[in-house]
Amino acid sequence: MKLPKAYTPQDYEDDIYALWEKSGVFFADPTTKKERFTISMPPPNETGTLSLGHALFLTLQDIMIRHARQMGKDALWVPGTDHAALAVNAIIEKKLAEEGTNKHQIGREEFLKRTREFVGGSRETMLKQMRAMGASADWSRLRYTLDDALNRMVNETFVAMYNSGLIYRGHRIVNWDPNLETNVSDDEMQYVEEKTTFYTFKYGPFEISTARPETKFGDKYVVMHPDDERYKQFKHGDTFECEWINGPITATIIKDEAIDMNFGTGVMTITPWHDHTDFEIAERHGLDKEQIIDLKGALMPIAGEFEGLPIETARGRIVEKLRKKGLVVKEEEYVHNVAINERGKGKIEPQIRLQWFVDVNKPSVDWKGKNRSLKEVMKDVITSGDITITPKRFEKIYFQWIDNLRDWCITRQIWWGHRVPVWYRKHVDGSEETFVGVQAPTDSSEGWNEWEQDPDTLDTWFSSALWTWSTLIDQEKAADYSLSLGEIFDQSPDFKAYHPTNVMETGWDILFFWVARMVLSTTFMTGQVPFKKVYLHGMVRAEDGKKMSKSRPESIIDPLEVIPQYGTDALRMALIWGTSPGLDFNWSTPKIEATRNFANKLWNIARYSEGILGDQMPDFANLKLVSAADHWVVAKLQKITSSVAKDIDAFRFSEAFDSLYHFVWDDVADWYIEASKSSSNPILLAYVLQSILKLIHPFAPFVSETIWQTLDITGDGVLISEPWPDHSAIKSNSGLVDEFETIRTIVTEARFITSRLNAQKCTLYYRNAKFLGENAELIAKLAKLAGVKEVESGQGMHLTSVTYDCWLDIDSNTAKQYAEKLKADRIAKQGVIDRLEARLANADYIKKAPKEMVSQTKDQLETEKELLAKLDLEIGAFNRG
RNA sequence: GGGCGCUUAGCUCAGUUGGCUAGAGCACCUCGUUUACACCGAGGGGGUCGGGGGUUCGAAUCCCUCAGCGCCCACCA
Repeated sequence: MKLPKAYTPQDYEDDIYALWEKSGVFFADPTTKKERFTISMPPPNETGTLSLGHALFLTLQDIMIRHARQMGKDALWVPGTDHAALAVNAIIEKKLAEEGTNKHQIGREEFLKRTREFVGGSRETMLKQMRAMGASADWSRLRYTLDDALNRMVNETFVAMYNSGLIYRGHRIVNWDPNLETNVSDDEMQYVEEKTTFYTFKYGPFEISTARPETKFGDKYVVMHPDDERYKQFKHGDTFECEWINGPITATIIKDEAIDMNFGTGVMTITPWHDHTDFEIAERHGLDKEQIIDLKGALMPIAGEFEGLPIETARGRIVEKLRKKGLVVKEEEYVHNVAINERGKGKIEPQIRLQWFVDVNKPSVDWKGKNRSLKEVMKDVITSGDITITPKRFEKIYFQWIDNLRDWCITRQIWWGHRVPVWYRKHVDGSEETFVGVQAPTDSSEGWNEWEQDPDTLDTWFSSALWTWSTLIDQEKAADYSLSLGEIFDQSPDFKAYHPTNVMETGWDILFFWVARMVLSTTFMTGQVPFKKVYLHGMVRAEDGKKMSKSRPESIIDPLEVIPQYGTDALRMALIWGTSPGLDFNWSTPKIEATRNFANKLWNIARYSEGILGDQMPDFANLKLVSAADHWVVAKLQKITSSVAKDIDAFRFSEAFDSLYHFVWDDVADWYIEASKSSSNPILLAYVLQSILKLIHPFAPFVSETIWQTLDITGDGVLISEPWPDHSAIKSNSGLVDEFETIRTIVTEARFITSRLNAQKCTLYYRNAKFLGENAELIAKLAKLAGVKEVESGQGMHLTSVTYDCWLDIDSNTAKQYAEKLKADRIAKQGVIDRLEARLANADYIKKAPKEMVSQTKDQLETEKELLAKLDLEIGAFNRG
């Protein structure tokens, strides 16, 4: 025996992976005429190690890619990693803080050097882990978001959008994180509940309420709804004098519909520099805006005596001052949401900053011959069916997000990332010049200072948004700046062959961050959609159903610990079995134990086959179906081969695996192999084994390939490049299939009698049915497991139980018990028949139900009636006895 | 405030467009050392599919409603 008793994954996995890499099957070939199948791997952030979430997407995508290869397609899976600007930046800043230093002390160059060292280490680890998961990606096309070619594409995109008027620079309110000293996008914010005091102050003739007294220094506008009857005597634009924090001020009345009349007093003062709503009100009415809080979160000189204080410290003191002035009307407890930065967890203080934005409403995109806005294009690709999302309900969520979408602020003040391709210079006369270009300007003229590049970097998602095509650009062509972008597209074989990609497989949590942004940038730049189908998987939660979180290290399951213990295949199967698209699911130890056992089951089916076949490569030209079992197993095999392919195509991975699991275990191992122990058909056994290995390969690549490589009875070459099985040349006889089904029923019944009713060793008799005689040995073998001694023609001498045309020679006590069981069966059977008859007696059913349905019901009724008659025969036999 | 999801066996969950007596894994009970496997084999128990109403010949599946749990978006002066 070449196969040891149990499958020990760690002894084979590395070698098997190396074999695949060496065989070259991972490589796609743009010159073939084959149908293409392309997946762009979502590039993991280079922040350390792979998580279970990464393991999940690697598994799903690898299943699709391996299956596409089996279907004869030219399958390309483009792997890569992401520089993850903000996430990595937060890690490095934390490390610096632990060393007692910060980025300003070490400077930009040193900071970037350290960052590169960190991500370099991360990348090596993560690429190794991806291979450990069995990912059959085309490593010759490995990409990194900061590659030179990708960087050029980022710049090309920025410049093209700028030239179309889609990118603009402006003073706008942004979500400022005073900790990391950068702004973050709307989508990167997180809200947490906070209990705080809600103050009501006297403000001239009004009462205003706030949870943020520290922002109120500059408030000189008081706003109310134009329809508010309580304040109708006040006119828009009226002014009044009143006492405020640092002395008397002049306030102006503003009427605006943004005010909720039912909240508080229906009156508020505004702080346009530090609040989104207030900013919009101020923009509408052309009001002054004043900065109160600096970029580190401390009060500005306008705060007078409070200047320089962090806001938390200032708040109490300001209230105290107002109290002394008699301006505090009310203080109440109140719970509100506070915005924090998802990375780094710093509290967000909105600030007005000079930033670069992508305009999502300006109609400047040529799409399907019409001039449209980015928002319109993003909607059109879904409504017109260019892109479908699975599960479908996320299409609705996608639309909702687009409806709420504001201009995308793409600049960040961190150092790690793509630099904004904009340069500025000043003239000695004070005038200024801006240059936006793919490459730095080189000219210098009299009177002008040197060009200086914008210090900001771009949002990570700005480069990720280009991923499906920037990775397919020919790297050398991209380095040639004499070529235009259009020429580069034309001269990039991969781009022409593989774009748009077929499937974007990712988590629902980055539908907005990434999927929507890919649509936005890719349609604009290439005129193509980035992908045709989107499949969204759920999040893997901890075993207790809660989120895996760094704050609860015990909740985190590390794939690198799971793999040596259970094997990669077991992990892969456990991640997809019993899960639904878009739905979160819990990690489950019992489940991975089950999938590990399943891998071992495959192994032992192979071991059994090896024992039967020895080391002779079977001659498949002589494949013949002999026994009823042969016909039966082939029929099952044919059915599942087509259903699994359909399931994979339709993203029903769990169903595909589940049906394979039961086919392999229940049908093949428990019935066919057991049957083959009485009369074996070695060539067919080898055929079935080969087929199973091919069918299961996308799900369990390592164990299937290990068996393929170890046994001489499978084949030369690598399983990974074997085509999906085609059984159309084999014809199974449905009569024989039915015979085997009958045998299964007889055996099951005999087992029930001997096991449940605890009968002693007994004899099974048969008559009439010739095939039972032909299969006597088989039945004896299968039923022997349950204590049947022998199978003979004729009739027993003693009390006999009957299964159709089979008698089991059993003692009277067992027979009595069995008679009870038969009576119960009869009642149940009668119930079924009653229901079917009632259905057929229903005129509406006959009239309205589909014809096939009705005739099916009639057939079924007939079958059930036959079965009932047989039951009656059996019961009658007992009565005679 | 707007929206989405979940509720099916003791536990964790499948159930494609409404259509056989609603399934799986684990757990549980009984038996079993049969020349692939105890990471095993045979048999068994266990659910009126969250409640209520409706549509339909027919509902776990579609609609309405209520309840509990979870999530997203917006607002939060």
